Amino acid sequence: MSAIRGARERARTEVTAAIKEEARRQLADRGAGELSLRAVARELGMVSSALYRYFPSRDDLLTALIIDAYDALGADAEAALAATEGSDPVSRWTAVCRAVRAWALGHPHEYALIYGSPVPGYAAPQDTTGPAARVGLALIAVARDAHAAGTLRETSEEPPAAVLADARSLGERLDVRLPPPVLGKLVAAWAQLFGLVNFEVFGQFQRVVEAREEFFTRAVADLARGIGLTAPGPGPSRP
Amino acid sequence: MSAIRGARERARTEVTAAIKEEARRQLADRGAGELSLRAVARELGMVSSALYRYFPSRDDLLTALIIDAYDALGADAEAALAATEGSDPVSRWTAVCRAVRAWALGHPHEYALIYGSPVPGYAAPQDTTGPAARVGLALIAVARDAHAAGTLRETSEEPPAAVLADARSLGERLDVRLPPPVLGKLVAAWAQLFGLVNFEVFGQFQRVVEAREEFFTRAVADLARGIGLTAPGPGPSRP
DNA sequence: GTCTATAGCCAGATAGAC
DNA sequence: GTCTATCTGGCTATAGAC
Repeated sequence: MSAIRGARERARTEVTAAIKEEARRQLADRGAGELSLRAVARELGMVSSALYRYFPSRDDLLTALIIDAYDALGADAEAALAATEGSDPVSRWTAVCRAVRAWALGHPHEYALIYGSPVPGYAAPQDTTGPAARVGLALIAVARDAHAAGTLRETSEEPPAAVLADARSLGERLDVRLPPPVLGKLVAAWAQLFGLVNFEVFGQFQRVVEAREEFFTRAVADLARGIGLTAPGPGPSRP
Repeated sequence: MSAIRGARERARTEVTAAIKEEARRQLADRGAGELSLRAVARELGMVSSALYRYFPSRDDLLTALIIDAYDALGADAEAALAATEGSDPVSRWTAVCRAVRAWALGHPHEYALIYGSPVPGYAAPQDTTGPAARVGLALIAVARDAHAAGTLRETSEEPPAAVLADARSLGERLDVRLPPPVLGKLVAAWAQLFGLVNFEVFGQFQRVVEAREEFFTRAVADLARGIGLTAPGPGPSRP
């Protein structure tokens, strides 16, 4: 009997995966707002009502796709972080950023789902916040490790008090021991990273930037230096 | 007869404006992908087929909205530029950026239309590129004026050759005389600015950044300094 | 879990009268 | 320019048989 249940559960997860896969495929053609259960069912050779056994509504399917996207992106970012353990902070930062960019370019529609315009009429449930934080946490980890290793240059200028307070509270909430001014800069760099990725994925760089990989790598390395991460190599950044 | 034609044309532009206005209102509820001519007509007390006298298709209406949005945002950015003529470059840069942010926060759905995910199945026609460039040109103007006034600090590090080539070609195309390394940094800062605005408008800063205005102002001032713009005031940024 | 059938909607676009 | 009417398609979601 447990063997039967095992088989049933296996079948269920397989169909669930197939539905999500087809739905992801359709994101490309239609966009998140027009994601249609019927169309997914049609393509899968099922009838639309059968899908409701797997996802109680269209929004639930959308939520599953969003969580999957955040998790896939987060996993790649974390892999880049782990793969560069021991390297200098700027290289690690750049590696994480490049992983984000690579995933975004490889999955533009899923990327749009999580970092593009919010889907109208769809409110993200609480379940998405955990996966959504993974990239940010990977970036923070770079700075945290650098701080622990003493390769983090402290910034001379203090941010405004309100910004400092936000950074302090964020640091406490995440239990990360970093100077609040650094954490503040990190949050800004996090948003700016996605500005670069957005513009490339969404086509704003057309006829403006052609050497996109080099451009991006350079830009995020500058971001890293702005935070206070330091790189060894041919001469310090401030002679 | 010319009076009649004048009246007719006036009526036509008035109806056209009413259609666009209602369409903008609906962007908020439905999103760009779901913008519906029928719904617009219904709300205006017209019948759907009547709209086709004003916009030959749904996509044409969308194009008009996109151009209007780029123009409205661009006009605000240019106004900020003009209002700060003579001020120091960092203040001017910050003013233009703040104008962008203010417009985006005031018109989130129109903002999403132009800087969010591309509308699926919609290809932006060539007409949008001119208006789309206005914000970027305003930012460039800040640096150009600073360069002319000698308040632009040249960067010490050269970008990679390919990035330099892009910057050079962009500078020629826009006929702007700025050191290519600066222009390269400017393009990156342009994208990064919209990363900050995106995260705020699209809700990514929820539970992360509360003092948003101070945070933003600080971040874009840092961007300006990264480009080489200098501000007078209490101590230089590099003592 | 899957099926048929159905309810109750919505859309873009066109034809032709007035 | 606006109307009615129509074509041709789409959709979410549920009920109830098997």
